[in-house]
Amino acid sequence: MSDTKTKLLDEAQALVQVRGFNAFSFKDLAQAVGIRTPSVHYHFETKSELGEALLGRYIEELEEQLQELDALHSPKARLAALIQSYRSTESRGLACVCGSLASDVETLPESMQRLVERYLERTESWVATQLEQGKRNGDFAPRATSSDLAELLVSSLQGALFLARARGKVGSMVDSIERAFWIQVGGTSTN
Amino acid sequence: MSDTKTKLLDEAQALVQVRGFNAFSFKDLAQAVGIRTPSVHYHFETKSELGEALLGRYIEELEEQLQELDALHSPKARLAALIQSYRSTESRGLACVCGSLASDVETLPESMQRLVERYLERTESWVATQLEQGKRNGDFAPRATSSDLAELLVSSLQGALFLARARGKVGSMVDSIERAFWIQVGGTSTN
DNA sequence: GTCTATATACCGATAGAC
DNA sequence: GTCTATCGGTATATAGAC
Repeated sequence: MSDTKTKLLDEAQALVQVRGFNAFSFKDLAQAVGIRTPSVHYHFETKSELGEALLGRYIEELEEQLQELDALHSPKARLAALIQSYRSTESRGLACVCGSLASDVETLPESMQRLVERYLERTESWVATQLEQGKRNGDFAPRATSSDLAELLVSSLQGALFLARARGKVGSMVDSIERAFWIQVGGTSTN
Repeated sequence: MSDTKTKLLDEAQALVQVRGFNAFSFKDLAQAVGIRTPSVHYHFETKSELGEALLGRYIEELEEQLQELDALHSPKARLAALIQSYRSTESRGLACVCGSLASDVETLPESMQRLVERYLERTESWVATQLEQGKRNGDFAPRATSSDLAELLVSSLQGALFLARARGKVGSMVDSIERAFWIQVGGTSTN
């Protein structure tokens, strides 16, 4: 992939995470990269195509991240590392790409909707898997189902990322959620 | 307030809850109400003014709702009723107005940003108050702080509303969150 | 690959008739 | 209060020179 194309995806991603898909233009993007507006169309014919490429890469990165996390030694360590990545996003004042796109979902082309859904499903099912493993090996002693807990964690993390910005509380909301979550999970995880 | 003005606010609110503030136009709004685009400007000079009026009314409705909930007999009943209102929003395939606006917050006029923040603060502090009352009177036996739990509940409800639409799971996410939440709260609330 | 110039459509907003 | 007509600006996208 050409250098310019990569820079366009990087800048487009940042714009999505700050302003949302409908609130940035090819002009914004071109200025950020240092080229003229029509030159963007050489790399991505339409805005939909740009969005699809952006999501394709974002999902690839998720898969790579989950593969790295799977190498950690315990379900608790794996979940903690995932939460840490949301904390990092929060501290930079950004939303998750797919959280941001989820709020605009009705206005997105169907191809992008499918990718957003895939990302969210993948994340939540991975979380549920970790919870199940922790329950089986005795690390966790949750009273709620793994499915309910996974939904609670993912919803609250996604919600926290944009509520934090709207409330000027960037840097503390993921902390609150993580504290409450470990208590909820129970077992030795609480140590 | 004139009938047309009320209808404009109603339709604008629905559009915000489905598409977001930046993704609907005065043309969309005028068509929904059955007037021409420039006639909207007679009622609201600018789109910002429309947004402020919308939020003003939405906050008023929140205050009325919380006043009604405060009349219920227990913290648990009050929180359950609040959660029920989010379930109702979810079932209609809508996001919370302020959840939707929170995701576009960087693009909103500052006057609107302040109102969104006020709404979210008010909701969360009300939730925290209920949790504190329940803890004091023995209904709840939470292991997390009321502040952390309030943040978890509000973030997860707001997150769930738009994740539900993006994932085609409208009608079950608030249920999951509520089940996990009552367990987390502990005490007799779990009965 | 990037440019200038342009097409077409839509945006929020205004003027002025009725 | 609502209309038609229109302004200036911006959106995505295309054509064609370099």
